[in-house]
Amino acid sequence: MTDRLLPSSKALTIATEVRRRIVDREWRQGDRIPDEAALAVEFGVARATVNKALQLLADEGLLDRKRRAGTHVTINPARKATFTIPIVREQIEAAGMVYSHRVVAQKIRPAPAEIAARMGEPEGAAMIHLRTVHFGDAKPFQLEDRWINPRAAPGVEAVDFQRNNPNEWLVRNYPWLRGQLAFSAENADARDARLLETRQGTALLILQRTTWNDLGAITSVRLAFHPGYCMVAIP
Amino acid sequence: MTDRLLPSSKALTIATEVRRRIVDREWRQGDRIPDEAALAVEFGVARATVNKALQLLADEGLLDRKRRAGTHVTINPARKATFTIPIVREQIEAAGMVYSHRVVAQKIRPAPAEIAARMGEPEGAAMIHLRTVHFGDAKPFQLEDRWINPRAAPGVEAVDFQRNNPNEWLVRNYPWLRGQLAFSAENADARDARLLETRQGTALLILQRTTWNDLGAITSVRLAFHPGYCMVAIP
DNA sequence: TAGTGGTCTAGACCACATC
DNA sequence: ATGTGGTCTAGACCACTAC
Repeated sequence: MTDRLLPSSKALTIATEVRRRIVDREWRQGDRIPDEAALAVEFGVARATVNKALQLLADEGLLDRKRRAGTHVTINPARKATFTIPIVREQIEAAGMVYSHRVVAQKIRPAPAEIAARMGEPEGAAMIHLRTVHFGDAKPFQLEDRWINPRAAPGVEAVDFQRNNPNEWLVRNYPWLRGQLAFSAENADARDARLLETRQGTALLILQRTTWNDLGAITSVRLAFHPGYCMVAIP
Repeated sequence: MTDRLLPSSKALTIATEVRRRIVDREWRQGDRIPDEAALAVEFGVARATVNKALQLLADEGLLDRKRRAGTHVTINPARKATFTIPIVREQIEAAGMVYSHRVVAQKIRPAPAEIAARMGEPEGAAMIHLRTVHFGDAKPFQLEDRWINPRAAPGVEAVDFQRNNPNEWLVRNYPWLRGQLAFSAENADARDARLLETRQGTALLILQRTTWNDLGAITSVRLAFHPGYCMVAIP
Protein backbone atom coordinates (compact mmCIF):
# COMPACT_ATOMS: atom_id res chain seq x y z
CA MET A 1 0.00 0.00 0.00
CA THR A 2 2.92 2.29 0.54
CA ASP A 3 4.56 1.53 -2.77
CA ARG A 4 5.01 4.54 -5.00
CA LEU A 5 7.48 5.57 -7.62
CA LEU A 6 10.80 5.13 -5.91
CA PRO A 7 12.86 8.25 -5.44
CA SER A 8 16.19 7.80 -7.09
CA SER A 9 18.53 8.41 -4.21
CA LYS A 10 18.82 6.95 -0.76
CA ALA A 11 18.34 10.32 0.87
CA LEU A 12 15.13 10.93 -1.05
CA THR A 13 13.90 7.44 -0.30
CA ILE A 14 14.41 8.08 3.39
CA ALA A 15 12.76 11.49 3.19
CA THR A 16 9.78 9.94 1.47
CA GLU A 17 9.49 7.21 4.05
CA VAL A 18 9.71 9.64 6.96
CA ARG A 19 7.13 11.86 5.30
CA ARG A 20 4.87 8.84 4.97
CA ARG A 21 5.22 8.00 8.64
CA ILE A 22 4.19 11.52 9.52
CA VAL A 23 1.27 11.63 7.12
CA ASP A 24 0.12 8.20 8.24
CA ARG A 25 0.38 9.41 11.81
CA GLU A 26 2.83 6.77 12.94
CA TRP A 27 4.78 9.77 14.14
CA ARG A 28 2.38 12.40 15.46
CA GLN A 29 2.72 16.15 15.64
CA GLY A 30 5.03 17.00 18.49
CA ASP A 31 6.57 13.52 18.72
CA ARG A 32 10.28 13.14 18.90
CA ILE A 33 11.56 10.87 16.18
CA PRO A 34 14.58 8.55 16.44
CA ASP A 35 17.92 10.28 16.17
CA GLU A 36 20.07 10.25 13.07
CA ALA A 37 22.29 7.44 14.24
CA ALA A 38 19.32 5.18 14.90
CA LEU A 39 17.73 5.93 11.54
CA ALA A 40 21.06 5.35 9.84
CA VAL A 41 21.12 1.87 11.33
CA GLU A 42 17.48 1.22 10.47
CA PHE A 43 17.91 2.24 6.85
CA GLY A 44 21.39 0.81 6.53
CA VAL A 45 23.02 4.04 5.41
CA ALA A 46 25.57 6.50 6.70
CA ARG A 47 24.46 9.16 9.13
CA ALA A 48 25.22 11.89 6.58
CA THR A 49 22.57 10.42 4.32
CA VAL A 50 19.94 10.52 7.03
CA ASN A 51 21.04 14.05 7.84
CA LYS A 52 20.43 15.12 4.25
CA ALA A 53 16.98 13.58 4.23
CA LEU A 54 15.94 15.14 7.51
CA GLN A 55 17.26 18.56 6.56
CA LEU A 56 15.11 18.39 3.49
CA LEU A 57 12.02 17.73 5.59
CA ALA A 58 13.00 20.46 8.01
CA ASP A 59 13.21 22.87 5.06
CA GLU A 60 9.74 21.76 4.04
CA GLY A 61 8.60 22.66 7.51
CA LEU A 62 7.61 19.14 8.56
CA LEU A 63 10.35 18.69 11.15
CA ASP A 64 11.91 20.84 13.84
CA ARG A 65 15.52 19.99 14.54
CA LYS A 66 17.62 21.17 17.43
CA ARG A 67 20.94 20.03 18.72
CA ARG A 68 20.66 17.97 21.84
CA ALA A 69 16.85 18.24 21.81
CA GLY A 70 16.52 15.98 18.80
CA THR A 71 14.14 16.04 15.89
CA HIS A 72 10.42 16.59 16.41
CA VAL A 73 7.46 16.58 14.09
CA THR A 74 6.42 20.20 13.71
CA ILE A 75 3.32 20.97 15.73
CA ASN A 76 1.86 23.66 13.56
CA PRO A 77 3.55 23.17 10.26
CA ALA A 78 3.53 26.50 8.44
CA ARG A 79 4.82 25.00 5.28
CA LYS A 80 6.49 26.80 2.47
CA ALA A 81 5.62 27.23 -1.14
CA THR A 82 7.99 28.12 -3.92
CA PHE A 83 7.22 29.70 -7.17
CA THR A 84 9.42 30.60 -10.03
CA ILE A 85 9.58 34.30 -10.69
CA PRO A 86 7.97 34.34 -14.09
CA ILE A 87 9.55 35.58 -17.28
CA VAL A 88 6.68 36.94 -19.34
CA ARG A 89 7.94 35.75 -22.67
CA GLU A 90 8.37 32.20 -21.41
CA GLN A 91 4.97 32.23 -19.76
CA ILE A 92 3.30 33.33 -22.95
CA GLU A 93 5.22 31.01 -25.22
CA ALA A 94 4.66 28.09 -22.83
CA ALA A 95 0.96 28.72 -23.28
CA GLY A 96 1.43 28.33 -27.01
CA MET A 97 0.90 31.99 -27.81
CA VAL A 98 3.03 34.41 -29.79
CA TYR A 99 4.87 36.92 -27.64
CA SER A 100 5.29 40.57 -28.40
CA HIS A 101 5.70 43.72 -26.39
CA ARG A 102 5.29 47.41 -26.84
CA VAL A 103 6.94 50.18 -24.85
CA VAL A 104 4.29 52.83 -24.41
CA ALA A 105 6.43 55.27 -22.46
CA GLN A 106 10.12 55.71 -21.76
CA LYS A 107 11.54 58.73 -19.98
CA ILE A 108 14.28 59.78 -17.66
CA ARG A 109 12.55 61.22 -14.63
CA PRO A 110 13.28 62.03 -11.00
CA ALA A 111 12.08 59.18 -8.78
CA PRO A 112 8.87 60.01 -6.94
CA ALA A 113 8.89 59.63 -3.18
CA GLU A 114 7.16 56.27 -3.01
CA ILE A 115 9.46 54.62 -5.54
CA ALA A 116 12.58 56.17 -4.05
CA ALA A 117 11.60 54.94 -0.59
CA ARG A 118 10.94 51.45 -1.85
CA MET A 119 14.32 51.37 -3.55
CA GLY A 120 16.19 53.05 -0.75
CA GLU A 121 17.44 55.75 -3.09
CA PRO A 122 17.25 59.53 -2.61
CA GLU A 123 14.00 61.11 -3.70
CA GLY A 124 14.37 62.82 -7.05
CA ALA A 125 17.25 60.62 -8.21
CA ALA A 126 17.29 60.38 -12.00
CA MET A 127 15.81 57.09 -13.14
CA ILE A 128 14.47 55.53 -16.26
CA HIS A 129 10.73 55.12 -16.20
CA LEU A 130 9.24 52.57 -18.56
CA ARG A 131 5.73 51.46 -19.25
CA THR A 132 5.44 48.31 -21.33
CA VAL A 133 2.57 46.12 -22.43
CA HIS A 134 3.27 42.44 -23.03
CA PHE A 135 1.02 40.63 -25.49
CA GLY A 136 0.15 37.01 -26.09
CA ASP A 137 -1.28 36.55 -29.57
CA ALA A 138 -1.87 40.30 -29.72
CA LYS A 139 -4.01 40.23 -26.57
CA PRO A 140 -2.64 42.23 -23.63
CA PHE A 141 -1.25 39.84 -21.07
CA GLN A 142 0.66 41.96 -18.62
CA LEU A 143 1.25 45.63 -17.95
CA GLU A 144 4.68 46.59 -16.67
CA ASP A 145 5.47 49.85 -14.91
CA ARG A 146 9.19 49.92 -14.20
CA TRP A 147 11.76 52.25 -12.69
CA ILE A 148 15.42 51.53 -13.38
CA ASN A 149 18.29 53.02 -11.44
CA PRO A 150 21.17 53.77 -13.83
CA ARG A 151 23.62 53.98 -10.95
CA ALA A 152 23.12 50.30 -10.17
CA ALA A 153 22.92 49.30 -13.82
CA PRO A 154 25.47 51.32 -15.79
CA GLY A 155 24.90 51.17 -19.51
CA VAL A 156 21.18 50.87 -19.19
CA GLU A 157 20.61 54.32 -20.65
CA ALA A 158 21.84 53.14 -24.03
CA VAL A 159 19.53 50.15 -24.34
CA ASP A 160 16.73 50.11 -26.87
CA PHE A 161 13.86 48.60 -24.94
CA GLN A 162 11.70 48.37 -28.03
CA ARG A 163 14.00 45.58 -29.14
CA ASN A 164 15.04 44.26 -25.74
CA ASN A 165 12.48 43.18 -23.20
CA PRO A 166 13.45 45.28 -20.16
CA ASN A 167 13.24 42.47 -17.63
CA GLU A 168 15.24 40.08 -19.76
CA TRP A 169 17.89 42.66 -20.46
CA LEU A 170 18.29 43.53 -16.81
CA VAL A 171 18.30 39.99 -15.56
CA ARG A 172 20.85 38.94 -18.12
CA ASN A 173 23.11 41.90 -17.52
CA TYR A 174 22.61 42.68 -13.87
CA PRO A 175 21.91 39.67 -11.69
CA TRP A 176 20.56 40.69 -8.33
CA LEU A 177 21.72 39.82 -4.88
CA ARG A 178 18.59 40.57 -2.92
CA GLY A 179 15.00 41.07 -3.88
CA GLN A 180 11.61 41.80 -2.51
CA LEU A 181 8.36 40.63 -3.93
CA ALA A 182 4.73 41.14 -2.98
CA PHE A 183 1.33 40.20 -4.31
CA SER A 184 -1.76 42.30 -4.00
CA ALA A 185 -4.99 43.08 -5.80
CA GLU A 186 -6.04 46.42 -7.21
CA ASN A 187 -8.97 47.75 -9.12
CA ALA A 188 -7.89 48.77 -12.60
CA ASP A 189 -7.59 52.52 -12.99
CA ALA A 190 -8.34 54.25 -16.27
CA ARG A 191 -4.87 53.69 -17.68
CA ASP A 192 -4.66 50.05 -16.57
CA ALA A 193 -8.04 49.43 -18.14
CA ARG A 194 -7.11 51.05 -21.43
CA LEU A 195 -3.80 49.24 -21.79
CA LEU A 196 -5.14 45.87 -20.71
CA GLU A 197 -8.28 46.36 -22.78
CA THR A 198 -10.64 45.81 -19.91
CA ARG A 199 -13.06 47.88 -17.84
CA GLN A 200 -12.04 50.29 -15.15
CA GLY A 201 -12.54 48.74 -11.72
CA THR A 202 -11.74 45.19 -12.81
CA ALA A 203 -9.73 43.33 -10.18
CA LEU A 204 -6.11 42.86 -11.25
CA LEU A 205 -3.44 40.68 -9.70
CA ILE A 206 -0.45 42.90 -8.95
CA LEU A 207 3.10 41.73 -8.45
CA GLN A 208 5.44 44.34 -7.05
CA ARG A 209 9.16 43.58 -7.19
CA THR A 210 12.36 45.40 -6.31
CA THR A 211 15.90 44.06 -6.69
CA TRP A 212 19.28 45.15 -5.44
CA ASN A 213 22.91 44.47 -6.21
CA ASP A 214 26.14 45.74 -4.65
CA LEU A 215 25.59 49.20 -6.10
CA GLY A 216 22.06 49.70 -4.81
CA ALA A 217 18.55 49.16 -6.09
CA ILE A 218 18.54 48.04 -9.69
CA THR A 219 14.90 48.25 -10.50
CA SER A 220 11.43 48.38 -9.04
CA VAL A 221 8.51 47.14 -11.06
CA ARG A 222 4.77 46.81 -10.78
CA LEU A 223 3.31 44.07 -12.93
CA ALA A 224 -0.44 44.07 -13.52
CA PHE A 225 -1.76 40.86 -15.02
CA HIS A 226 -4.74 40.59 -17.30
CA PRO A 227 -8.07 39.97 -15.57
CA GLY A 228 -8.57 36.39 -14.49
CA TYR A 229 -4.86 35.59 -14.40
CA CYS A 230 -3.87 33.03 -11.83
CA MET A 231 -0.38 32.51 -10.45
CA VAL A 232 0.39 28.98 -9.36
CA ALA A 233 2.94 27.96 -6.73
CA ILE A 234 4.34 24.58 -5.79
CA PRO A 235 4.28 23.80 -2.07
CA MET B 1 34.73 46.36 -0.50
CA THR B 2 33.45 42.84 -0.63
CA ASP B 3 33.48 42.32 3.10
CA ARG B 4 30.11 41.44 4.56
CA LEU B 5 28.88 39.48 7.51
CA LEU B 6 30.63 36.18 7.19
CA PRO B 7 28.43 33.18 6.62
CA SER B 8 29.04 30.67 9.34
CA SER B 9 29.94 27.61 7.34
CA LYS B 10 32.48 26.93 4.65
CA ALA B 11 29.81 25.92 2.16
CA LEU B 12 27.91 29.18 2.72
CA THR B 13 31.11 31.18 2.50
CA ILE B 14 31.84 29.62 -0.85
CA ALA B 15 28.28 30.13 -2.07
CA THR B 16 28.49 33.78 -1.09
CA GLU B 17 31.78 34.25 -2.86
CA VAL B 18 30.55 32.57 -6.04
CA ARG B 19 27.39 34.69 -5.93
CA ARG B 20 29.56 37.75 -5.60
CA ARG B 21 31.61 36.80 -8.62
CA ILE B 22 28.45 36.44 -10.64
CA VAL B 23 26.92 39.69 -9.43
CA ASP B 24 30.18 41.52 -9.99
CA ARG B 25 30.32 40.03 -13.47
CA GLU B 26 33.63 38.31 -13.02
CA TRP B 27 31.71 35.30 -14.24
CA ARG B 28 29.20 36.35 -16.89
CA GLN B 29 25.90 34.85 -17.87
CA GLY B 30 26.56 31.75 -19.91
CA ASP B 31 30.17 31.35 -18.77
CA ARG B 32 31.38 28.01 -17.63
CA ILE B 33 32.85 28.20 -14.16
CA PRO B 34 35.72 26.07 -12.84
CA ASP B 35 34.76 22.53 -11.94
CA GLU B 36 34.24 21.34 -8.39
CA ALA B 37 37.70 19.87 -8.05
CA ALA B 38 39.33 23.14 -9.06
CA LEU B 39 37.21 25.19 -6.70
CA ALA B 40 37.91 22.73 -3.91
CA VAL B 41 41.62 23.38 -4.39
CA GLU B 42 41.12 27.14 -4.65
CA PHE B 43 39.10 27.33 -1.45
CA GLY B 44 41.06 24.64 0.34
CA VAL B 45 38.08 22.41 1.11
CA ALA B 46 36.79 18.99 0.15
CA ARG B 47 34.89 18.61 -3.09
CA ALA B 48 31.73 17.71 -1.19
CA THR B 49 31.76 21.15 0.38
CA VAL B 50 32.00 22.88 -2.98
CA ASN B 51 29.25 20.59 -4.22
CA LYS B 52 26.96 21.70 -1.43
CA ALA B 53 27.62 25.36 -2.16
CA LEU B 54 27.03 25.03 -5.88
CA GLN B 55 23.87 23.00 -5.43
CA LEU B 56 22.55 25.80 -3.28
CA LEU B 57 23.18 28.31 -6.04
CA ALA B 58 21.68 25.97 -8.60
CA ASP B 59 18.53 25.79 -6.45
CA GLU B 60 18.48 29.56 -6.38
CA GLY B 61 18.54 29.48 -10.14
CA LEU B 62 21.90 31.19 -10.55
CA LEU B 63 23.75 28.18 -11.91
CA ASP B 64 23.01 25.41 -14.38
CA ARG B 65 24.79 22.18 -13.63
CA LYS B 66 25.09 19.18 -15.87
CA ARG B 67 27.30 16.16 -15.69
CA ARG B 68 30.10 16.27 -18.15
CA ALA B 69 29.06 19.73 -19.39
CA GLY B 70 30.10 21.43 -16.19
CA THR B 71 28.57 24.33 -14.32
CA HIS B 72 27.43 27.44 -16.16
CA VAL B 73 26.04 30.74 -15.00
CA THR B 74 22.36 30.68 -15.91
CA ILE B 75 21.66 32.79 -18.96
CA ASN B 76 18.14 33.82 -18.13
CA PRO B 77 17.89 33.23 -14.43
CA ALA B 78 14.24 32.67 -13.59
CA ARG B 79 14.84 32.74 -9.91
CA LYS B 80 12.63 31.37 -7.24
CA ALA B 81 10.80 32.94 -4.39
CA THR B 82 9.55 31.22 -1.30
CA PHE B 83 6.82 32.24 0.99
CA THR B 84 5.48 30.68 4.08
CA ILE B 85 1.91 29.53 3.78
CA PRO B 86 0.33 31.87 6.27
CA ILE B 87 -1.53 30.85 9.37
CA VAL B 88 -4.13 33.55 9.89
CA ARG B 89 -3.91 33.64 13.64
CA GLU B 90 -0.14 34.08 13.56
CA GLN B 91 -0.35 36.73 10.89
CA ILE B 92 -2.84 38.72 12.91
CA GLU B 93 -1.08 38.30 16.21
CA ALA B 94 2.28 39.14 14.64
CA ALA B 95 0.73 42.43 13.58
CA GLY B 96 -0.11 43.09 17.21
CA MET B 97 -3.83 42.61 16.81
CA VAL B 98 -6.24 40.41 18.70
CA TYR B 99 -7.37 37.38 16.75
CA SER B 100 -10.89 36.02 16.64
CA HIS B 101 -12.95 34.11 14.16
CA ARG B 102 -16.58 33.43 13.47
CA VAL B 103 -18.05 30.53 11.53
CA VAL B 104 -20.89 31.98 9.52
CA ALA B 105 -21.98 28.75 7.89
CA GLN B 106 -21.31 25.06 8.43
CA LYS B 107 -23.15 22.35 6.54
CA ILE B 108 -22.68 18.92 5.12
CA ARG B 109 -23.35 19.24 1.42
CA PRO B 110 -22.66 17.40 -1.81
CA ALA B 111 -19.56 18.83 -3.50
CA PRO B 112 -20.40 21.01 -6.48
CA ALA B 113 -18.75 20.14 -9.77
CA GLU B 114 -16.02 22.75 -9.67
CA ILE B 115 -14.87 21.84 -6.16
CA ALA B 116 -15.07 18.11 -6.83
CA ALA B 117 -13.00 18.49 -9.95
CA ARG B 118 -10.38 20.54 -8.16
CA MET B 119 -10.15 17.92 -5.42
CA GLY B 120 -10.30 14.95 -7.73
CA GLU B 121 -13.30 13.56 -5.88
CA PRO B 122 -16.62 12.41 -7.35
CA GLU B 123 -19.15 15.14 -7.92
CA GLY B 124 -21.77 15.13 -5.22
CA ALA B 125 -19.53 13.51 -2.59
CA ALA B 126 -20.61 14.53 0.89
CA MET B 127 -18.35 17.21 2.26
CA ILE B 128 -18.29 19.74 5.01
CA HIS B 129 -18.72 23.26 3.77
CA LEU B 130 -17.53 26.04 6.05
CA ARG B 131 -17.54 29.77 5.74
CA THR B 132 -15.45 31.58 8.32
CA VAL B 133 -14.46 35.19 8.88
CA HIS B 134 -11.17 35.87 10.61
CA PHE B 135 -10.86 39.13 12.51
CA GLY B 136 -7.97 41.26 13.69
CA ASP B 137 -9.08 43.60 16.45
CA ALA B 138 -12.69 42.98 15.42
CA LYS B 139 -12.00 44.13 11.85
CA PRO B 140 -12.52 41.49 9.15
CA PHE B 141 -9.13 40.32 7.95
CA GLN B 142 -9.79 37.27 5.85
CA LEU B 143 -12.77 35.39 4.52
CA GLU B 144 -12.43 31.63 4.29
CA ASP B 145 -14.63 29.40 2.15
CA ARG B 146 -13.63 25.82 2.79
CA TRP B 147 -14.66 22.33 1.70
CA ILE B 148 -13.44 19.41 3.78
CA ASN B 149 -13.49 15.81 2.64
CA PRO B 150 -14.36 13.55 5.61
CA ARG B 151 -13.02 10.52 3.79
CA ALA B 152 -9.50 11.96 3.85
CA ALA B 153 -9.89 13.39 7.34
CA PRO B 154 -11.83 10.93 9.47
CA GLY B 155 -13.10 12.45 12.68
CA VAL B 156 -13.55 15.85 11.18
CA GLU B 157 -17.32 15.65 11.41
CA ALA B 158 -17.14 15.78 15.19
CA VAL B 159 -15.02 18.91 15.44
CA ASP B 160 -16.49 22.13 16.77
CA PHE B 161 -15.09 24.73 14.43
CA GLN B 162 -16.42 27.58 16.51
CA ARG B 163 -13.75 26.64 19.04
CA ASN B 164 -11.12 25.24 16.66
CA ASN B 165 -9.84 27.27 13.77
CA PRO B 166 -10.48 24.94 10.82
CA ASN B 167 -7.10 25.38 9.20
CA GLU B 168 -5.20 24.86 12.42
CA TRP B 169 -7.20 21.79 13.32
CA LEU B 170 -6.66 20.21 9.92
CA VAL B 171 -3.00 21.02 9.69
CA ARG B 172 -2.35 19.68 13.16
CA ASN B 173 -4.33 16.52 12.63
CA TYR B 174 -3.91 15.78 8.97
CA PRO B 175 -0.57 16.81 7.52
CA TRP B 176 -0.67 16.85 3.77
CA LEU B 177 1.55 15.18 1.27
CA ARG B 178 0.85 17.30 -1.76
CA GLY B 179 -0.72 20.65 -2.26
CA GLN B 180 -1.68 23.17 -4.85
CA LEU B 181 -1.79 26.88 -4.38
CA ALA B 182 -2.73 29.79 -6.61
CA PHE B 183 -3.08 33.54 -6.37
CA SER B 184 -5.57 35.60 -8.26
CA ALA B 185 -7.61 38.74 -7.96
CA GLU B 186 -11.39 38.99 -7.91
CA ASN B 187 -13.91 41.73 -7.57
CA ALA B 188 -15.80 41.31 -4.30
CA ASP B 189 -19.28 39.94 -4.82
CA ALA B 190 -22.18 40.91 -2.58
CA ARG B 191 -21.38 38.31 0.06
CA ASP B 192 -17.62 38.98 0.07
CA ALA B 193 -18.36 42.67 0.47
CA ARG B 194 -20.78 42.16 3.34
CA LEU B 195 -18.52 39.82 5.29
CA LEU B 196 -15.36 41.84 4.71
CA GLU B 197 -17.22 45.09 5.37
CA THR B 198 -16.25 46.66 2.10
CA ARG B 199 -17.95 47.67 -1.14
CA GLN B 200 -19.00 45.27 -3.84
CA GLY B 201 -16.50 45.31 -6.70
CA THR B 202 -13.47 46.03 -4.53
CA ALA B 203 -10.42 44.11 -5.73
CA LEU B 204 -9.55 41.25 -3.38
CA LEU B 205 -6.44 39.10 -3.29
CA ILE B 206 -7.55 35.48 -3.50
CA LEU B 207 -5.51 32.50 -2.40
CA GLN B 208 -6.90 29.17 -3.53
CA ARG B 209 -5.45 26.06 -1.92
CA THR B 210 -6.09 22.33 -2.08
CA THR B 211 -4.21 19.63 -0.18
CA TRP B 212 -4.04 15.88 -0.43
CA ASN B 213 -2.87 12.98 1.70
CA ASP B 214 -2.80 9.21 1.07
CA LEU B 215 -6.56 9.00 1.32
CA GLY B 216 -7.35 11.73 -1.18
CA ALA B 217 -8.08 15.43 -1.11
CA ILE B 218 -8.29 16.73 2.42
CA THR B 219 -9.57 20.20 1.85
CA SER B 220 -9.94 22.93 -0.70
CA VAL B 221 -10.16 26.51 0.43
CA ARG B 222 -10.57 29.95 -1.03
CA LEU B 223 -9.15 32.72 1.11
CA ALA B 224 -10.18 36.28 0.33
CA PHE B 225 -8.06 38.90 2.05
CA HIS B 226 -9.27 42.29 3.14
CA PRO B 227 -8.84 45.07 0.59
CA GLY B 228 -5.31 46.39 0.38
CA TYR B 229 -3.74 43.25 1.78
CA CYS B 230 -0.29 42.50 0.48
CA MET B 231 1.44 39.11 0.58
CA VAL B 232 5.21 39.26 0.76
CA ALA B 233 7.62 36.58 -0.45
CA ILE B 234 11.34 36.12 0.05
CA PRO B 235 13.29 35.47 -3.12
C1' DT C 1 35.03 7.39 -23.96
C1' DA C 2 36.39 10.40 -20.75
C1' DG C 3 35.28 14.36 -17.88
C1' DT C 4 31.94 16.15 -15.05
C1' DG C 5 28.57 16.36 -11.32
C1' DG C 6 25.60 13.20 -8.02
C1' DT C 7 25.80 10.57 -4.31
C1' DC C 8 27.34 7.81 -0.66
C1' DT C 9 30.51 6.29 3.29
C1' DA C 10 33.08 6.13 7.59
C1' DG C 11 34.97 8.81 10.48
C1' DA C 12 35.80 13.00 12.88
C1' DC C 13 35.27 17.25 15.48
C1' DC C 14 32.44 20.80 17.13
C1' DA C 15 28.40 23.74 18.91
C1' DC C 16 24.70 23.83 21.29
C1' DA C 17 20.94 23.15 24.56
C1' DT C 18 19.01 20.27 27.59
C1' DC C 19 19.37 17.07 31.25
C1' DA D 1 28.02 16.68 31.54
C1' DT D 2 26.38 14.62 27.61
C1' DG D 3 23.63 13.56 23.69
C1' DT D 4 22.15 15.56 19.69
C1' DG D 5 22.48 17.71 15.14
C1' DG D 6 25.84 20.58 11.91
C1' DT D 7 29.49 20.26 9.24
C1' DC D 8 33.56 18.80 7.11
C1' DT D 9 36.93 15.35 4.93
C1' DA D 10 39.03 11.98 1.88
C1' DG D 11 37.92 8.72 -0.79
C1' DA D 12 35.03 6.07 -3.73
C1' DC D 13 31.85 4.64 -7.32
C1' DC D 14 28.46 5.79 -10.54
C1' DA D 15 25.46 8.18 -14.27
C1' DC D 16 25.21 11.02 -17.59
C1' DT D 17 26.38 13.22 -21.84
C1' DA D 18 29.31 16.19 -24.60
C1' DC D 19 33.06 15.42 -27.19
